[in-house]
This record gives sequence, structure tokens and C-alpha cells, in this order.
Amino acid sequence: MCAKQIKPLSHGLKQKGHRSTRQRQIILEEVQKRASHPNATEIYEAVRRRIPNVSLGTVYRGLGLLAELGLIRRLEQDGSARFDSNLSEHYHLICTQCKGIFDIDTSILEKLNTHGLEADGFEINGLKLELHGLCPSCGNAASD
Amino acid sequence: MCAKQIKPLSHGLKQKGHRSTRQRQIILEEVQKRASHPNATEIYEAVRRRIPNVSLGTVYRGLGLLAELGLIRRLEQDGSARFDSNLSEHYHLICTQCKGIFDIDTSILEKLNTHGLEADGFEINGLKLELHGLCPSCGNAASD
DNA sequence: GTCGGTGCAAACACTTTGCATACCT
DNA sequence: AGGTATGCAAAGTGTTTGCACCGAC
Repeated sequence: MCAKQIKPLSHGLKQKGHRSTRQRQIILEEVQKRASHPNATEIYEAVRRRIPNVSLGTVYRGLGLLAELGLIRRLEQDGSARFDSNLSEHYHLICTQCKGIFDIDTSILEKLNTHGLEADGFEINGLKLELHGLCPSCGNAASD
Repeated sequence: MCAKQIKPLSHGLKQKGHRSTRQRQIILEEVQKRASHPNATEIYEAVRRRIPNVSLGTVYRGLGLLAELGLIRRLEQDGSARFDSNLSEHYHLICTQCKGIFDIDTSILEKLNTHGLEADGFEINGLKLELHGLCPSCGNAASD
């Protein structure tokens, strides 16, 4: 009982009849290793350092499955997918200059009012809020 | 004061040395005509009904220019660009079922607290907040 | 052994771009 | 007239998919 063996993957996968494979393990590890919200190509290259002949298709399928199972989060930036292993509720700040994505925790709402973010060195000049849910007609259809 | 002749396009364009063309006029009109946040293909097809041999490239270039000049807003949904002629500050609700995009005005923040949106028939189950601005390192670099 | 996963390459969807011609100013 | 905008088609980018083989269970 020494080496800490994390097994959230096989657990999560097998529940739904999916298999735990070396590729999926490593894809998950590589996403978790980065706080940088990597895109599929970045993960592909990282995985390829460990499994040289892994295919890009496998990485895309793996990332998609992990996101579907809720083991990672899928973001979208500049029209391409990015992935985040931070599952806690948080928001993102996108730097308009370097295009970096920074995690901002939910206390942002307080900070926005108190100018706390400026104290943290961030300079906010716009925000985009998307609500996800059901519109009236889909909501009604669902309850038929 | 009968026929309302809107001329924001030529005004906006010429300021920066761009030309006012039939294609751009019609592209703008077609975006303004829709509250549905159309994508480039939808606009292309609408424009093509009026200028049958317009090219998709022209539509993309036109939409990009109009967005750059601030005459329309560019959104991003499911990895493809969408356009919105509603320039007032507002947010979006994306229906998880029909994928429709609905405009929500800024009083949403109040409504979120008071469950006012539910009264409007929307069922919210997630939100995505993106802040846009400068991260500490880009902010510092800019002030050098 | 079975059935889902992988590697590979082709196909896809969306968008951008190079170039000769057309047209706005 | 001069230079920007257009039409057309090709190229680019990011992502998905079909299929034969491979490997987890």
C-alpha cells in the first residue's frame, strides 16, 4: 500500500461498459498534468512521447469519452476544443493578448464587485456569460 | 419620415478606408434581419438568394470585416462562428436540447437571484462565465 | 472468445487565401 | 485611373470516421 495508485479512470469507465486502456490512462494523466487547458494536439504530442505510435484519432476519441464521463471538462476557445481537468466549479479569464486561459474561482462574483481582481493583477475589459439550459419550447416538449 | 433608410454601413466602412459594396450591404442586412444568431453558411445562402453568384469567401470576408468594425458581434458555438446584430450588452442562453441561442439582457444577474428566468420559462442548469482582459504578465508588459 | 479500442488514412466541416477580374471612389 | 473587393478554387485547420487488426475482460 505504498505507491499511490489512482484508479478513477477504470472505475469511471467500467461503469458504462467502456474499457480501461493504456491510451486512455495516459491521455487522462496528461490532461491532469497540465493547468494550461491544452488542446487535442498538445495532448497528442504528450501522449506520443509515451506511446510513440498512438494515433490522433485515439486521442480525440479518448478526450471525448473522458469529457463525456465527466472526468475532464471540455472548453472551446477560438473555435478549437481545449480540455481542463479542474472539475471544481470555476470560471475562466481569457487574456486578450496572450490568449492564455486562467482559472478563476467562483468567488469572482464577489471580486467583480469589489475590484478584487484588479488587486490580483488582472485587468478586465469584457465578460461573456453563457447560460446553459432549456428554452421554453424545449422545456415544455420534455414534460409532455 | 417614411421609408427608414439605415446607412450605418457606408458610414462605418468609409471611416477606415473600406468600400461600401452591394455584397457588404446585403450581408449586413441579412444578419440584422435574423435574431437567430446565424452562421456563415446561413448568411451565405440568404445573400445568394439576392446575389446568386456571390461567393462564400466574400461572405466570410464581409462578416469578418463587419465584426471587426463593430457593426455586428461574432459569437462562437459548437466550434463554428455565429453572428449577432444585437449590439446592446446582453448575454446568451444556449438551449442544451435545440442548441438555439437566446438573447438575455443584463438584468439577468438580478433574475438569476430571484428565479425570474424560471418564471420566463427557461430552465437553467449551468453557466459559463468568461472574463476577457489582460493577465498579470501581459498587463505588466504593456505598461513597460 | 467476444466485443470494444486502436492505428491508419481518408473524409469532413468550417474557414482562409492566392490570383485574375470587377468595380467603388 | 488606382487600388480595394469579388469570384473561384485550392489549401488549411481541427475533428471525425470506416475499417481491419489488436487487446481488455
